[in-house]
Amino acid sequence: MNSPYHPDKVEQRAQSFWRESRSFEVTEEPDKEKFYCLTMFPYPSGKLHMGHVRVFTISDVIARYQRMQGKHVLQPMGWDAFGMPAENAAIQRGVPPAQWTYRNIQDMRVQMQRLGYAYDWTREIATCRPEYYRWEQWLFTRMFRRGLVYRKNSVVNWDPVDQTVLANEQVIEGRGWRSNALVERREIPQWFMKITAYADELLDELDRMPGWPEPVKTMQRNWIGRSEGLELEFPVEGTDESLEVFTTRPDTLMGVTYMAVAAEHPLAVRVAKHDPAIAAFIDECRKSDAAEATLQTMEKKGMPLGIAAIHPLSGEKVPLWVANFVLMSYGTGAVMAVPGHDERDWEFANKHGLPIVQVIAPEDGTDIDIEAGAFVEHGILVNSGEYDGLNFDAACDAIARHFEETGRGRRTVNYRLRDWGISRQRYWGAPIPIVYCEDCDAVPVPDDQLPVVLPEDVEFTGVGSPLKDMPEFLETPCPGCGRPARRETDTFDTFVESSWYFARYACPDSDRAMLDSRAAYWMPVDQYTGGIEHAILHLLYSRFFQRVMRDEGLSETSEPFTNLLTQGMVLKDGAKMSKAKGNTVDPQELIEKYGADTVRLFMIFTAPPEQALEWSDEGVQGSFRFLKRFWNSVQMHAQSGPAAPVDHDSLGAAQRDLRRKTHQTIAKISDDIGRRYTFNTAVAAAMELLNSVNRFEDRSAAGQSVVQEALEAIVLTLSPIVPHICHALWEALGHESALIDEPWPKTDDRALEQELIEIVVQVNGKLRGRISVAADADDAAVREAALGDANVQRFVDGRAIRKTIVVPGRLVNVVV
RNA sequence: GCCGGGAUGGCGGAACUGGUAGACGCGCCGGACUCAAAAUCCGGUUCUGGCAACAGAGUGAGAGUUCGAUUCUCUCUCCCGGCACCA
Repeated sequence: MNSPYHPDKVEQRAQSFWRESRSFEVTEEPDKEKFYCLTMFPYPSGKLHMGHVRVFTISDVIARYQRMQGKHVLQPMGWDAFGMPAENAAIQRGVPPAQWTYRNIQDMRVQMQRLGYAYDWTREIATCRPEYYRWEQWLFTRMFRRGLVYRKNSVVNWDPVDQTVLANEQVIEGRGWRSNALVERREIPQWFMKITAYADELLDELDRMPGWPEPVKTMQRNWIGRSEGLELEFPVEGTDESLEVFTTRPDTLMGVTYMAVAAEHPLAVRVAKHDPAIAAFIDECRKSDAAEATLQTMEKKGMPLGIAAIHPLSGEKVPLWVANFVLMSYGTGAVMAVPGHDERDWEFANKHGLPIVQVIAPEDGTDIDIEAGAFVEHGILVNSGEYDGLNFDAACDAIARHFEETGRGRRTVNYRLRDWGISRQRYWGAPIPIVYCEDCDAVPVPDDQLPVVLPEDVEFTGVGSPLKDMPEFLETPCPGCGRPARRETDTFDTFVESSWYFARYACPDSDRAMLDSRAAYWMPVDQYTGGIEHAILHLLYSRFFQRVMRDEGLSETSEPFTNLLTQGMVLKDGAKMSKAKGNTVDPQELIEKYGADTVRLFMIFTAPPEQALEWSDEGVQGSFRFLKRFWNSVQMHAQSGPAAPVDHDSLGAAQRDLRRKTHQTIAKISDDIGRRYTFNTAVAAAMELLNSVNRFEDRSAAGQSVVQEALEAIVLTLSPIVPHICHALWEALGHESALIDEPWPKTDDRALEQELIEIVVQVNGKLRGRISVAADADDAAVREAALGDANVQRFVDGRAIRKTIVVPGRLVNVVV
């Protein structure tokens, strides 16, 4: 009697089995080869979305595959639980952020469990719990001692109406999202972590990370942006001050015709005091948000400051401008402008009638018209006095030597990478463990007073941090001198929590240390999977934190993630699925209708993991149909009772063909999952094999044996992707032991042997025929067979054969 | 603006190392089953011409390298991601 496919029953049974046998709970076993498989943990937004389902499924496939390879697999799950959405929910619905967050975690955990992921739930982490953030507060105080954190002024988006700091996301076309007021840039004191101290190491190590995708490494290299150049001083006319600038093109120095400083630069601020026009311009420059994309796409504006710098080589006066495209936070807040050889400088000079001078000529001696556009390539120096005739390297060297000798400049290395500002003027985050004392200044909270616990029972209005109105939080004796002092009310950037959680999964219950010896067993993460949108920030911060933990003696690992898989977005109608865009599809409905396996299969089959996946409702039904067909085929086969093991030597031709297909499929799926990470083609191969089985009508005992072998291969190889149905079908195929502990199937070389192969014949690169030849035929025999083909002869037709290319086992190309 | 990625039938995708373009699936068309429909099963399906055999065209656009290019090089267009306070 065939039972129809009921996914909910099948899935509940499999999940109860895994739960009762604690299949996915692991402890350290030093004699076993470990495999740490990790997914970027989710923000508990309320419900799972398709992006979650995709990344979790991809990771689960890898975890289950590695388990079948005999590895001791850890796959944990947790919650990146601090962040803005909880505050927004609090404002909109009056629920305290903590309550909202914990409820979301509960809901999402239930949804995840319904999807059957192989997680060790005993290691679950939520970053908003004091037991967790206690240790990042602790690490922060260590970094404070080592000089790796410091305080300085830096720019935020200021909403002048709501009197609050806005995230870049909360600025819509230059206006506050709620007040609609024009956003201003404002400088406030904030805490920074010295990621630049690790810039060289973070950069150099990228060359030794073969398990990371090349594009991600390139993006990180460019983000760090190491550049060698010259730092030099331009004296300011009529003062004893000088303006420091950095350039990667010292060879163009004689082409400097003006200089520009940022609106926040002290020199500009000073001029503004007695020049209302400049003051107005600076005010104007501040009316913008702080995002780099905004600043770089803004119309380039500037005003002359009416003072000049002295060119350090020529002694000539160079006018000083204040400009909106120079950033105070990057470099020295001042730049030298060479309009002849820099496109941005050229456009600005052209617009404001500033002189454009050619000082570099093309090496091949061609003439260029510097008035028509900047010449930005390297070349030979001209109009540069004693440096004329030198090439790029020689000129840079000679000019650098001149500055080093005069002491007015030095060769230096500059980074695009800036230190990490970790202060947030928000409530729902981990408190920065600092106490401000009038006498002792900023004092880190001592170990025995950690954690600084964030009060969870608050009324959150959205106007400022509620911590500022809580004397019981604010007021505390100074840890240094004991006199009354006040706590820092800013909280950590939520990227801080996500920069070390991967190590904490190894020892989530450790209350004596941030990490213990268990971390040494599990770290580094063998396979990390997450969105490509995290290619720079999260991954770079994590690499930085891992090194800080290493240097603190907590770990011997430098690189946290050995292999990285960046999965593409889930798109609908060409746009990323997101709540903000309102184009989400709820996974829950689909799971209820078709089951977890169908949703998992669809996610895996529809696109390769790294590519964007375009959502389609119809595709889900196709996945469901396949599972039904799979189910029915196994049930039908199992009806006729147990099949004997295959006896290869006694098989007929058709039986051998199916058996060959089985073993080709095992080989292909092993390669697709284990090496190529193209899980979609693995599914396609399994579908092909099932199609072959369904067309195979041989009911003899030997036929049944071959079918049994084929169906077992499909069950085993698809089990990482659709584990529930495979759990049930393995039983149906007559096995008493559970599928979850089965090893990955092996190919039988004898089954793969083939006597005749098909060769494609081309004439002048165009397909003209197919021939069947012996698998071991030599080139001459293949060539002869190719020329004997009737259609090939028609196209050769007596013309002279210029050459014949034979690609063994593939094709013959006859060139006439 | 800068950095990274992408573009292949009506649709999602496949073609792994330069060697049969379109595997597998969706959709559509035709057929079987059915009183009928759904479900299921079988067959067809890049476009153009042809009853067919077959021929011509074809992988965002344009050029180049090669016996041979979806694959390599150059130029361009459009789309996606990131740009340091969304996570």
